[in-house]
Amino acid sequence: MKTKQPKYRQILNDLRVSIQKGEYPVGSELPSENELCRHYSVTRTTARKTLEELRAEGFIERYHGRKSVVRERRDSLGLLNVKGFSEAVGQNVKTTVLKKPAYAEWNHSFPFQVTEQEQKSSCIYFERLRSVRNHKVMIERNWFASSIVPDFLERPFVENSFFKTLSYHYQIEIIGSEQEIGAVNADQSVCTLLKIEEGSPVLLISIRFSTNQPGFFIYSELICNTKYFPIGNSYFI
Amino acid sequence: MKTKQPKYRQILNDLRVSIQKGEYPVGSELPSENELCRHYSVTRTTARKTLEELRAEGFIERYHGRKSVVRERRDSLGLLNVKGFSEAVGQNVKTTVLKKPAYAEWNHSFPFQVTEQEQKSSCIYFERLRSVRNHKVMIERNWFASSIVPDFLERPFVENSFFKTLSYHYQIEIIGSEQEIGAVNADQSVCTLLKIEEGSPVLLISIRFSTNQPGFFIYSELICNTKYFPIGNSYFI
DNA sequence: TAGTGGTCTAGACCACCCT
DNA sequence: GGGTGGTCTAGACCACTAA
Repeated sequence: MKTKQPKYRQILNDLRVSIQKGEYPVGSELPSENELCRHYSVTRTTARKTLEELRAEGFIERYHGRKSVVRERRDSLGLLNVKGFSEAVGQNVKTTVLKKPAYAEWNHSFPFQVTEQEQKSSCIYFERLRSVRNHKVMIERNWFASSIVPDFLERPFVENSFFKTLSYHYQIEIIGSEQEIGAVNADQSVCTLLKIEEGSPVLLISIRFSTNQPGFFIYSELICNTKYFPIGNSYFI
Repeated sequence: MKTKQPKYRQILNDLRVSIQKGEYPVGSELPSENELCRHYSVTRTTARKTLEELRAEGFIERYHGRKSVVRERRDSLGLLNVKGFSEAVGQNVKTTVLKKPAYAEWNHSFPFQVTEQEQKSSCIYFERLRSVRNHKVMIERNWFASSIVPDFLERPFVENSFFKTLSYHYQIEIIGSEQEIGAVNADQSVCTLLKIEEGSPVLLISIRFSTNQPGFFIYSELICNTKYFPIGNSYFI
């Protein structure tokens, strides 16, 4: 449990925390590569690696000839994010945990291939239900490797948010996503949960979130009752 | 027009082409960092940068202590991809160009903020209609900075695919995406195009695709008649 | 144990941005 | 012109993987 952290990780955490605390507000400039070199007594390679990481994680933009600039980081990634979702429909989102995080099998019918490293690790699964004004709108299923999140099962979520928990306790940041979407007929268990008629069409969205941990992803499946999407009309615009 | 390419870009293009040609099939190993050093007469820093890029673009997986392995690259990114989309509904997709690529204003009602570099560049816009078995299913709108794609307006699409054109002519690869989704009432022009009743609810998906060009994105808006999604039932599974 | 990738040092030259 | 980031060299040590 005493794995030595690389220097660039230390600096990365420092800067990330500073940004999240608001010490570097959106639009402001981060220290230059050379300033970081002097401050942390490292070479430019290391300082640079740090800033490249921060960019990959979406915290800053980088421009040739200018310092790095803190950027507005979109909290809504894919559909998953509670915050973006609740803003859309007016803070009336309720989240119910259907299955608490627990060890499970990897889902092999998933349209993404689990990496070798993940295959070696055991898998954690949890399932939630999102409701809007008493309408059951979405079932959310999540799979991920337990090896990147030690003691995950013992820890409560940070502000009820999965992604915030990953960021806060494990410095895991989402840096991108791929997804496939399609319509399927809901099976019986889904119909019961969403309180819809058997055979109703539901939207099935499979997402693979890339993280700043190479080779590790968050796999999510969203099963949405599209009938209720029109409720929140004009999500944006 | 004779901007000198960095060495790592040259090597990157070589490897990417080799992978796409099938010289390194999925699951096979790429040359190690040191082998690339010797072959191209560069230092490890440069060879490494190349392989890191290839990973970021989704072509390979990297493991400590082992060579890089070519990975199955998902062609369907978000909803946009014709190939993924047409596979889903049985090769019956027809694509009609509604508005050919042309200079336009940046769309400021878009939920993503255009970067400074993009703001400086002029914007190219085009619009297409996707039909499945004579059902008008989706309007696709695209915005991107003209400065990253010189002569784009003079060039025909590669295999009718926007992304293939970007990859082939400009070495631009999609490395991730963010999107927001919501339901809105279709306005009159949309209703006419999709041949639906005025006021019908449609799905509005806004996507920002990240590319391997830092600071440059592809912005897309999809307006989908969700009534026709159930057609292709069991997209996967 | 040999080879691999992960991290890091200490330099260098250049193109770009701002004033 | 002075500072910034983009690229690159030529080394080094370590941790991990596979035989």
